[in-house]
Amino acid sequence: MRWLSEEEQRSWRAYLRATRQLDAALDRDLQCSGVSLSEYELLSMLSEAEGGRLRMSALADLIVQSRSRVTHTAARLERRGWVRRTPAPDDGRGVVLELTPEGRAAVESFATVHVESVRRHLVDVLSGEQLAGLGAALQAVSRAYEADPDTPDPTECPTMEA
Amino acid sequence: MRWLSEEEQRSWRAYLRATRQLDAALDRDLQCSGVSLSEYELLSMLSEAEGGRLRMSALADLIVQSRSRVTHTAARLERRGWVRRTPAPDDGRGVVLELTPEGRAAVESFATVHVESVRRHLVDVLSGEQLAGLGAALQAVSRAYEADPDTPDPTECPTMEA
DNA sequence: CCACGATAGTTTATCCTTCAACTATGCGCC
DNA sequence: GGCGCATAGTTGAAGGATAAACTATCGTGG
Repeated sequence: MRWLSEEEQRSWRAYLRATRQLDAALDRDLQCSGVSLSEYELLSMLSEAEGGRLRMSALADLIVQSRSRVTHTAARLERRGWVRRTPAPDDGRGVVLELTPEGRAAVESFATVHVESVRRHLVDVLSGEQLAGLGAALQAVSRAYEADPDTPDPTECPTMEA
Repeated sequence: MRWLSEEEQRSWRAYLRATRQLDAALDRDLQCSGVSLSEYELLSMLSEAEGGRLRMSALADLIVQSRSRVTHTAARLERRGWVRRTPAPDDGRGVVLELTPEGRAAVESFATVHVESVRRHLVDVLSGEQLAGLGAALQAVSRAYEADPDTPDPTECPTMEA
């Protein structure tokens, strides 16, 4: 089996450590606003969409969460009056989630705090080049992930009792 | 307020998307082994430590998790017989967590699968330079995080009702 | 030597996520 | 046109994470 080289190992460790720290920091900074990062992501995607409306599954794909999780999160946000569930006009199964005016006001207020946080913990910490490089590399990672037939064999687990 | 430039925005989005995807992929690949990524990280750190032993808090810092979370995770792993809790010799409050032989065997078996997964989703997707660049950037992010007095004022929330 | 605050870890309740099962609609097809 | 399978989304139960309160030990200063 191919192990990782010293340098690969270092990079991989840095990835794990930094992403954990960054996610924690961003979450913590948003907590004052009373939303988690993943709730914020949902609201944020909605706010950028045409008319503040998106199909549940489009949303799920955008924020890389399971359908189920989006359903639950949306329910929570709906209870707070930030979001509304309406049937999809063209597909009887579909649901489009819509940002309410209160929801829009909320996201906009969070955005200030959040962007500040992203700057402080990520953007302003790196040079322009470094940040761009990071972005490019991570886009490549995304592309690979999306190209992949994912788990090579779907529900199968390679049965690794050696 | 300083918003993000087009390019900063792109990088930031790439970060969010790729890290979500990558974490999901790594977790899913490990799932066949019956451990989550965070459980694996814990075991893995133990396995690399002197004598397979670490203080709870050292462990928590290494894997960037709350003390509480480490306690819970360790309890779960202890139930499976992979880990053992022993009192710290030098500090009456302390607990050192120790990898059992079964635990070591387990981690080693997981490692194969896991490294393969890291390669497939991250390492082999990038050029050597790109990976090294990514690592360097993320190390900078870590350093910034660690240098920071973190939340500028501890329990205070900036009271953002404008 | 003891009172104080800090540190180490655990606990409990609550919330969030996950997973599997389920409903319902759409789509292709013979 | 109805059978079968895929897709869209929801539900409920079970397990993991978070936060706050709690116990116990340590270290320092008076």
